Amino acid sequence: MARKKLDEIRPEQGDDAAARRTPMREFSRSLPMSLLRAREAVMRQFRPSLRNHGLTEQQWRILRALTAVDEIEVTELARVAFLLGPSLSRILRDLEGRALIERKAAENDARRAVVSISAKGLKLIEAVAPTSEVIYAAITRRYGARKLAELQEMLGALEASLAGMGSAGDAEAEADE
Amino acid sequence: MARKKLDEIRPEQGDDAAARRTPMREFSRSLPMSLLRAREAVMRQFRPSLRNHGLTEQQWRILRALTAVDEIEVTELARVAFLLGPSLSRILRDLEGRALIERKAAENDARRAVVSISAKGLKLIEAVAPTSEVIYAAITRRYGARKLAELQEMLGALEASLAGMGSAGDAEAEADE
DNA sequence: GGAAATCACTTAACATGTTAATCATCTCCC
DNA sequence: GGGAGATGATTAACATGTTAAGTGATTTCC
Repeated sequence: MARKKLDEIRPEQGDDAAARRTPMREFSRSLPMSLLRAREAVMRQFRPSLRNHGLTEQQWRILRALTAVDEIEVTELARVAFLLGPSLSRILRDLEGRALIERKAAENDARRAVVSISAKGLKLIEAVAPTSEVIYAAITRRYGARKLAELQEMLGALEASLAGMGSAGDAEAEADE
Repeated sequence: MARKKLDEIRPEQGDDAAARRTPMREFSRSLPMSLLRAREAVMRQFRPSLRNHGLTEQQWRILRALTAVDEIEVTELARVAFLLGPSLSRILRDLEGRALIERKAAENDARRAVVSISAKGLKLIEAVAPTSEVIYAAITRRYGARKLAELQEMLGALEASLAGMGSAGDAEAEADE
């Protein structure tokens, strides 16, 4: 049930004019590309503001996540901020160096680290948040609040649909299920 | 017209139990996070197969784009594969080293470079494509073809909505319009 | 027709994504 | 209570994202 054949992917090879007229139509419509472009269109709105405050997108995600809790373990923070462990480790080192967060060992388990936002970090968040809210409101107004809610629901459903789909690379996998 | 106040973002600070019970609900529902998670859920399906063939996601995007045209200039390739110039430069260097693509100077303009996929590159594509199509088909089946088309249309509309929204960082911008 | 501005591409520098390996703890179980 | 295995976090190594600077080649325009 292949969606299309390679012959369709590369039509009219050798015909320069025709190939130049329709560059990558099917490819541009793939789901990963659609998601990538949509996200980039959104983030392009936020990045300049964050940059003005010396924050990257991921650093902002972490600080933003920390404002919602009193303290949180690193693994749990990675989950809610949707970052991989190694990325989070590096960013936490940087944020700790800038005194935007604080870190301490967990009480009952020396392996676990507990992170919290500092007063300085909270102050920074409070400086950035108003602009972010204005941008978010502008996006909502342009796209439509109802449509935005519907989109987010469909995105969530997509995530849920794929939740139990175990990769199945090429010849490996399904060896332990 | 701020969507919410900081007080709402960080409710019940100091109440560990409550904070732990609802970790970052609002934050997880932000549009950028929804798009990021959805895309990751999709790509997680494809990455193992690509990896088995020694390709990263971006390398695959480039080769995939090249199969649709006879040859293409670097800037146009960056546009269709949705990569920034510097990333593309590095990847092309690597792909050329692996003899998966070929590069030559444009006829009328020595600044421009023209790229095309090699026979070896085409062979690789033909080896990967079947698995990718199977995965894509599985995603379509799980999520629903109609729903998938609707989602892509909404993503395109979001992109279009934000097309003419000129950043407006904090205090700069709108200086040259 | 030549200096200045522009353009296409590349390099540089730093931050993150991604997988594998390492390190220190902790748990389990004998 | 001690060793094998599991777990939480970090480090390593490589690839890409992101912005700025650099390098030739080309166009503009006086």
